Amino acid sequence: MPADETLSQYFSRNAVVVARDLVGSQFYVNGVGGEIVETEAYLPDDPASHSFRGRSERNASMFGPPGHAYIYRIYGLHTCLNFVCGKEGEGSAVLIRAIEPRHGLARMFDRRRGSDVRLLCSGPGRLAQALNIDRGCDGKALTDPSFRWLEKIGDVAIVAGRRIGIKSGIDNLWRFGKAGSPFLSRPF
DNA sequence: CTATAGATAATCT
DNA sequence: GATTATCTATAGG
Repeated sequence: MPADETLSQYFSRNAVVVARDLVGSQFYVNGVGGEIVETEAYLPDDPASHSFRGRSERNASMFGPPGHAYIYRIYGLHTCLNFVCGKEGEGSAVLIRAIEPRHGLARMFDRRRGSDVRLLCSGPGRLAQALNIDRGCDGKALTDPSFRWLEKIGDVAIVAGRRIGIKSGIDNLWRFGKAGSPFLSRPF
């Protein structure tokens, strides 16, 4: 089976399942990145999801094929990275909230100006800045040459909790993290 | 620890 | 036209 088909199948599962599974996998943009340690799932029937009110210009790629990036600007100044999940047209995605830096540390420090290592990728906006992700990457497939995504190898202890920064759907424990990681955006 | 400024696009009234 | 939004940095207690 071709590699990109495996990837497509991986992401076509339910977003909550994928979000949990993504913790421990690795993601790089032009060689810069590391291990994903924190994610959140967003579903179409979830009032906190951008897709809840249907398709729009902004969230169009969230309704695109799974295994693609959905990138948007929030609060006017921060960029967030999501991976589209579920079936094409459904409107599910996983927000990548934190990465443990592994490669390209020098470039991350450059882009983020003298931060602590722990603060390089500990938060959706920080991670996007450190990996140099912008709206130009919106809708790109994860098989794009500029990206590299490596499935988790072995087992990782996962913790779950409430998602951050939302006002509805707060009873769903759809935030997932690597247990004990010092690179989480916030403790669970 | 809490409070709040910061800049912009989508959504609401 | 006003408000909100999957947030971060920084100032103050």
